[in-house]
Parts: sequence; structure tokens; C-alpha cells
Amino acid sequence: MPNIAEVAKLAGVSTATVSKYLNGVKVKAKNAAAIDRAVKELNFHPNDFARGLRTNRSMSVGVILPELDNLFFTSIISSVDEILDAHGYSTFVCICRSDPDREKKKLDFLKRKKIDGLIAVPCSDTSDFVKGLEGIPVVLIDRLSGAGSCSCVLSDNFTAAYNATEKLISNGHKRIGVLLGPDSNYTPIERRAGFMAAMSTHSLTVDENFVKSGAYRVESGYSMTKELIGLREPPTAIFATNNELTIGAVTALSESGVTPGKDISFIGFDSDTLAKAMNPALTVMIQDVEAIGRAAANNLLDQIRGEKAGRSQIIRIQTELLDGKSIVVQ
Amino acid sequence: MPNIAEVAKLAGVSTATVSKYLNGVKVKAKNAAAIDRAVKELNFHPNDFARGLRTNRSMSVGVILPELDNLFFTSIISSVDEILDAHGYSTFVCICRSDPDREKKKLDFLKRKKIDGLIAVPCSDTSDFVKGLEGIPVVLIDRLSGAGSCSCVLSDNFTAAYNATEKLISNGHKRIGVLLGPDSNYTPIERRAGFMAAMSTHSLTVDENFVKSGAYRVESGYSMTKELIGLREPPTAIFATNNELTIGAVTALSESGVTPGKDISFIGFDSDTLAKAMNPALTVMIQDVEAIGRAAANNLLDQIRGEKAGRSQIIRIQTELLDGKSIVVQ
DNA sequence: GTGAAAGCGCTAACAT
DNA sequence: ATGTTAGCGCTTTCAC
Repeated sequence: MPNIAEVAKLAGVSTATVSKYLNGVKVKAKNAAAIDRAVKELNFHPNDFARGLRTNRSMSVGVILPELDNLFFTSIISSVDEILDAHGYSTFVCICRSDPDREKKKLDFLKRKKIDGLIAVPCSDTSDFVKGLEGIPVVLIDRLSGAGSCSCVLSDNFTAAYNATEKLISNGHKRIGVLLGPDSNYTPIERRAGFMAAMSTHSLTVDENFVKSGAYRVESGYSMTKELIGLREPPTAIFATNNELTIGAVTALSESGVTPGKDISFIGFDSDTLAKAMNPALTVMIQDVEAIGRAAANNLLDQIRGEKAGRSQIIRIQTELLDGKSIVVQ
Repeated sequence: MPNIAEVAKLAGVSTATVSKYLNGVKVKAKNAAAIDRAVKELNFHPNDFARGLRTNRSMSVGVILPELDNLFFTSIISSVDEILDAHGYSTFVCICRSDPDREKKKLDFLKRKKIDGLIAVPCSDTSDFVKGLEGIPVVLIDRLSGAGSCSCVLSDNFTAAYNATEKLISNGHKRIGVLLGPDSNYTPIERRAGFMAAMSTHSLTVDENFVKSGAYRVESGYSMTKELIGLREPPTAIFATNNELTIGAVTALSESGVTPGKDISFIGFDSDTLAKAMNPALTVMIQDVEAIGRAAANNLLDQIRGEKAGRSQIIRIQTELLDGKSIVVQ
């Protein structure tokens, strides 16, 4: 592995000149050419450790996710990475397996790596999470932090749930079952509120037996749906408020021979490939993962550049209804 | 940011003692306690740049993927990360967007990071890819490299396709359509061979019109399926040989009102959530992503430890048939 | 525009 | 078991 000294020697200049040239400072054309030649001949690549040690910057950002086998998160990160990469930043992706202790460890790890910024979907309490992150630019995704302590990018969950519910209501449904996530996170709370508001706006009473709440997991969507369709007077429509719940719900319905769009009305969340693969196709509320990632990356870059306008912004991304054939007019 | 000198001063020992203690060398109990106290009091974290500069090791491995929004890859990496993490290694995940140029850049980037090993699903030619990687332990996933130049972990694609095809044949099907990936990669070639071999073993002639080949993408699965069912004498069964092709095929069938398991027989590949969500449930050949990731991570660790037994191994992982109801007896 | 030299924080060889 | 010290490869003053 050649170092900058060898390049300098071969080019007939000092190490300082090589360093400056490689970092965009102007040098004599003759020297520039000589350095280029030497770099190529020696196949020189600057050592990031030495550079980082000296500058205390890493040109990298950390990413913390609860899981990696989840298309919602990975699609967002795909979009984040594309933008950061274009600006010369690399990403450290860390998975904490929804374990707050591991999350803390990963955070320590990233601090040691001297990340220039952090994008996270924290699994621990957001106000705990942002503690000890004072100096560094942070963007939270799909979460809302306490007292505007950092930027947050998330879907307009209230409106998404409101519109989906209203869609069912406008098709004549009054007995609507809803599958919600755990109230320990903020997103499910917003979606619950959107559902409730739509029902209330249309003067519909909410049957407590129709409101199910559980983990954002396929199995819980499955079992909550089984409970709903097992009721003596089951709902005429079901609204599943997240990808996993949607998959679980559809699996339960299929298994029970209840076809969405024929025997029951259904609106899902995300899951667009599943939605199109079904017959009849499902109607689903889609989050714009690409826009979420883009907004997060751009806001982080703003913060890294020191633009105070970027700090502690709440950015809401609109969702879109993908029309299928899974709603029967009641 | 405190450094090791401050810790040493506060603990009343030398920097060497602190360094040794933090790296697992035995020191006097009294000193150990003093160092622990100092570390905690100063909230000291060793600087990875300095450490890396000195040791020329990073305790990290690089991961190169074609895409991040693909559950097959991300599930594997999830399994890889779990094992590496348990051994103290962190992972650098790089996405090359199926672009060989970008892949090369990411490789340079990882070299500068002094990764101790590399796990990759290369999108460029594998023999090109492994060039210039001589010194460093490499494991390829879902690819087979040229002259045993590095380790490879992949499913037993021949057997997977052979068994899936035979399953259809044993249910009386003779007119079998197959959706294959591009012959530029090795995996599709193996799956094609498995299909052909099963047909041949059972003395069935392969109708050229029934053998479709395209990109591993939803759209190509969709269009190839439309072509198949549009034939004057369409196949009685379709075998889709990858996740995206399966999704595209099912979407095309649904859209055309052709129900797998009723109007046509069908075997897919991967897509287990989709398979269970469908009614009738799909029969699919499942790759064991967890085992693939585990094998890759363990082999890489073997290589990093210098065990020559680990070098240039070909590890085949068996697939499993997930029985659904999408095969009609002919 | 260029060069000499200090020093970032750590580890490891060597001495004690 | 512990301390002294050189030096990893780079950037960055400062003097020219």
C-alpha cells in the first residue's frame, strides 16, 4: 500500500503539495500532472484512517434500523443512500433487532466512527434516543421526537387513515374493523386518531370489538383478523394499517375462504406488490418510501452543511390510495 | 472527546497499560478498577481512526449488493450481520444498483476502509470481480466464481428446479411453461438445466414456446406469463424460477382471471408471504436465506482466522418445497 | 505556490 | 506487570 510520501517522491514534490492537490487546492499545472501520474502508477488510495484521525471527520452517516428484512425500511434507505452517495457520503447501516440495548451499542459504535450525521428509525423511546446526540445532526424516520429536538420525516398518518376510512364509509360501510399497531409508537396512535376522526365526522359509532391493536407483525394481523371474522356479527369491511398487518389479514381471509372484494371489503397499507397480485386486486394506502428517504437525506445534508433552517423540522409526506377492487358497495 | 492519555492520567497509570487493559491484556486488579473508573468518568471511547491507522485492521467486513429493496438479499444480509456482529465485526453495506462501474467504486471504497473481508453478490462478471481482491477473504453469494478463486454460497439450483418440475410432472402435467432469468448469470443457467433434466428424465419434449427467459423483474414475469396464457394451446402448468418472476406471473394470472390452483397449475420461487396470502395458497420452492447468510458469514470468519480449509469452498444450500394448493392434478 | 514539520490517538516493541 | 517511546499516513499551520 503506497502512501502519500511515495507519491510525493515520485512526483518530485512535497507531501503537502500532494495532499493539497488531492483535496482540491490549486497547484502548478506541471505538478498536478506529475501527481496524477504518480497516483496512477502507484495505484495510490488515501488512507481513510489517517485522514479521519487528522480531520476528525469521516464523510459518513450512520443509519439505525430495527430490522433489515423489511421492505419499508430498506426501500427508504435505498433512497437515502442514493442521495448521500451522490454527495460523497457513505452510510453505516446498523440493525438493532428492535432491541433498545443493542440500539445503544450501535449508537456508541457509530459515535466512535465519527459519523457526520445520523438517520434512524429508533426502537427505543425517541426522547431517550436523542439524548447524548446533541452535537450531531439527526433525522428520525417514521417517528416523532419529543420537543422538536431533531428533524423527523414521516407520512401524514392521520390523513392516510382518515382517507382510507372515509373511502370505506363512502361505499356504505358502517361496521368497520380496524387493525392497529401498538400504542407504544407514535405512528399507530396517529393512524388510530385518523380512523376515529373519520368515523366521528360521519356520525358513526365505533364498535369496540372492531378495533384491534397488536404488534406490527404478520401473525398479529392474522390472529386479529380471525377474531374479527369469527364474531357473531362481523364487520363488513376491514382496514389494516400497516404492511405486516395487511399480509396477515389477507392470509387469514384467504385461509378462511373469505375473499376481499367479494365476501368482505378491505383496505390495506403499503404491500403494493401483494395488492396487485391478488384477484380481485387490493385497495391499499401507499406510503411514498422514495420521498421519505429523499426528504430525510436532504434534510440531513442541510444540517451537516450547518444550515440552521434544516434543524428540528417536521416533514410530512403524503400517502396515496392505490385503487383496487377490494371494496364492495354496501 | 477524551483520549487515552487523559484516562491514563486520571487512573494514575501509563497509556500503554490503559491500551493493554482495554484490549484484554491482564493488569493488576487495582489498576483495572482505576481505569474502569476513569473511562466511565470521562465517558471515554477509543478512536477507531487512530486504532485502525495503527493496526491496519478495521474489524469490519464489506457487503456489496445489487439492490437494497429486495428481500432475498436483505434477509441474507440480516443473517450475515447477526453472526458477524456477535464476533465483533461491523458491516459496511454498499449498493451498486446493478451497475458494474459503481460496483468498482464501492470496492475501492471498501479497500480504503481496510475491510477484513468481503461478502458480495456481484453484478459484474465474477472473474472480473475477484481480480484485485487477492489478499482479502471473499465470499460470493448466489454466484459461482471462475476457477475456485474464492468461496461461494448458493442454493442447489439444479435440484430445486428439478424437483419443482418433477412435482408438476408427477401431477400429470406434460405441457409446462417455465419463466427463467437471464443466461448472463449462473443461477438461471442452473435452474434451466434442472428444468430440462426433469423433463428429459420423464421423456417429455420441451416446447420451445413454453420456455421464456427474461430479466429477474416483476414486469418480465408479468409479460412472459401473458404470452404463455395467450398461446393458442397454453401450458397446463407454469413454473416461475425466482421471486420477482413469481410476483409478475401471479399478477398477470390474476389480472387475466386465471386462478392458480383452479384454472392453471403453478409453482413459484421464494415469495412465501405472497404464497400464503393467496387463495388457493401457492406452492413455492423456498430458498433458505437464513442458512445462506449463516454459511457465508461463518466461512468468511474462517478465512479471516486464516483457516485455509475455508478458502475457495463451494457451499450449496438445499431449498424446500412449501406445499400450497396451486397444483391441479391433470 | 510550495515545503518542513508537528501532531491527531492509538498500539506494540522494547526496556524495566 | 508496567512504562517509554516511535510511528502508522495524513492534514495543516507557518515560513518562505
